[in-house]
Amino acid sequence: MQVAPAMLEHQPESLSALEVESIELFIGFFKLIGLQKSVGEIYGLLFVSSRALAMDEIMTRLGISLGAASQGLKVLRSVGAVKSVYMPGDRRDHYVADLELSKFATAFIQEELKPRLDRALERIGTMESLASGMESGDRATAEERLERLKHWLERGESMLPWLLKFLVK
Amino acid sequence: MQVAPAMLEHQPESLSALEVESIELFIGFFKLIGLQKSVGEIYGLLFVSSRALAMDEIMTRLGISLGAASQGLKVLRSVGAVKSVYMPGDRRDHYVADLELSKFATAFIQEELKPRLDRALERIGTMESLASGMESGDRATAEERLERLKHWLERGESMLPWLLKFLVK
DNA sequence: CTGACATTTCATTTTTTATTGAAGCACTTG
DNA sequence: CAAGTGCTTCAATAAAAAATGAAATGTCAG
Repeated sequence: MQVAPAMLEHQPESLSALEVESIELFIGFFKLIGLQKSVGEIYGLLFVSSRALAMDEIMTRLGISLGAASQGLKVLRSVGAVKSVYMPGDRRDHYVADLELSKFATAFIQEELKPRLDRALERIGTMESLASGMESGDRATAEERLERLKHWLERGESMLPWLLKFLVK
Repeated sequence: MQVAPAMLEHQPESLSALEVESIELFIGFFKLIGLQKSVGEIYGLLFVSSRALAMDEIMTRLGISLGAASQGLKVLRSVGAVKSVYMPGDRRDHYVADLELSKFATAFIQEELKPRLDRALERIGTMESLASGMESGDRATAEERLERLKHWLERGESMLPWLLKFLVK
């Protein structure tokens, strides 16, 4: 009895228990900072790999598509989570995980959190103008609340540099 | 020429510019901590409202469904972002925004971040066992990386109490 | 107890987001 | 320079998440 070829096509080697754990760990971790499943999968696989892997190996081991692998690696490169290493005699790029975990957190804070806080503070400016044209009862309520929100956001913003320093150190 | 009744059915009153800004602000903010759009909408509306609103008012003003309003308020109550106030002579519950903004951050840290870190540290334990049964080259690589990851996660975990204190104060 | 109203729940539908894979580009090599 | 290989892009598709609204449940007033 033969195994149907289709069953082997995309997963000729299955993943080890260690790899599965690593992948699941990073899927969860990355989802938290807004990165998709396939990105976590790729990093998880590379994290426990003792050698650099080419894109097509990543694709085949994980059973994901060419596009997902390419885009996932693009994202990982862009946040510095992965780097490519030169392999003599092989035209393919080979990737290794960058172990500086703090990079993800840093990228998240600088590219997600900070811009959002800035945008929110901008909006509060707009809202303060809008509130100033309201009738006195509603105006007082709005102004008090906006003031509060502003203080809190500014406090959050002031914490970011400290947080970054803590994470990077 | 008549305006089709269907067009008015769900938005008899439109939102003020202030309300729109507030709603957009909180949609963005809440999405960051994993809460859906309708939850942000409701909180945004309540945040700039000078009086308590009943669920059907929220529904109508925002043009969202009964189910979304009910579930959104449930989420907001569960994180303490909203509380209901008693309105004499009205059977409906009326809601006001809780202005203690730190509550959301606290809920997020304690209900999302902390459990995830704990789960990740558990997984590392599993992975360490798995690695110990590998051949020496791969084992050394895996063990070094796991150690690193563990340190980083423990460091993150150790920061949480400080972060909570900072946010709540 | 009954009817009316308020709210919750949840199967269905809609919307949003992620994935796929084929087309095309860029490089390399013979 | 032609054929092959590796990679990227993106329109189409699939999967996941959120919203809808009707039915079930709960609650109150008379």
